[in-house]
Amino acid sequence: MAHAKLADPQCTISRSAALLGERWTLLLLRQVFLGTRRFEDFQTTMDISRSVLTERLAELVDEGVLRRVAYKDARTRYEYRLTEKGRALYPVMMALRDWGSQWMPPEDGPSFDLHHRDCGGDVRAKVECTDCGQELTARDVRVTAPNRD
Amino acid sequence: MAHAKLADPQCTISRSAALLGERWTLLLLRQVFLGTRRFEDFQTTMDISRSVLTERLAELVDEGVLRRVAYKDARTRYEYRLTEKGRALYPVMMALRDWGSQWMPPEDGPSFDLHHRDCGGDVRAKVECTDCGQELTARDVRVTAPNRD
DNA sequence: ATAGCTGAGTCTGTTTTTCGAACGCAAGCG
DNA sequence: CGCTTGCGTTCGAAAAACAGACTCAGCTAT
Repeated sequence: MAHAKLADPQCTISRSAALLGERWTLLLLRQVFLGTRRFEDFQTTMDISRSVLTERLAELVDEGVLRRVAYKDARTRYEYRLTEKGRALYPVMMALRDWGSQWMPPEDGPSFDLHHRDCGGDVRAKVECTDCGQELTARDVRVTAPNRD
Repeated sequence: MAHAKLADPQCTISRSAALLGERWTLLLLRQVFLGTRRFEDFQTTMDISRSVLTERLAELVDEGVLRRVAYKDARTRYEYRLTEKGRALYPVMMALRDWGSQWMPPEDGPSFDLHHRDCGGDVRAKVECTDCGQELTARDVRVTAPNRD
């Protein structure tokens, strides 16, 4: 990676943020979660330069977030799909979406809706306590030195 | 903003991702959530160049994520604090942390722990259905054209 | 009173990234 | 055989990030 110093190698948020906080990466992931898989489609829908797209896709494959899978359309080509690690980013994307729709809503309403397949309900990201189940804000949480057992 | 094309102005994820996906912005926010508030402290703990730090802070103030508050230490200076909009990013940060600690764990363990102040339990970000309360993954969710009522 | 310190920036010249647009290439198609 | 398609690579130009010196105003120790 170019800017080695970007991430405090000890901090989890920092390391993730350094990967996802590169220009285009979050946008790229949004597209993947919406179903885009092919180079050409990323390039045209996001209007990203081809060289940077190549680079970002390679980084994400490298990090194990995407994998390059062969498909056949006339001849064999490759497309990009989420790995399990990639799919695990779903809460991040949903949290981002919730925040955006509440705090920076687009003038003409959202460009798509999300619903629970089974019951049709709305989808929401939240932070909760695994013990008592209460929903938490930053103020309910204490930061401590790590407990090294 | 320099690269106007970065964000599809209709898509909520896209708009949020364009703001948070700028280099340093996520890292900066991590610091803020950990309690950093002053220019000098951001600069030394993150090792970011002063000019870019100035720019990013201004952007975040501009977007209403941070606010610039006077404080007195010998003479009047300013520090940066989260607004309500900024605090609302907590689920994003927690989702990021959860993902990072599961999928890109630092070799020597996390650099801090988080616990629910009241009961001491662990903190976790999740996606759920507001109707039935079920925890959801990408596969449980359907993307549809927006319902314009 | 004066020289030095501090915190929050600004300025400048250099290095990295990103950009747009053209080019490469290998199959399949008409 | 030349055209199209999909996935890249290459290249010079433009934008962003970089390190580090400089500014500025008021406080503080001499």
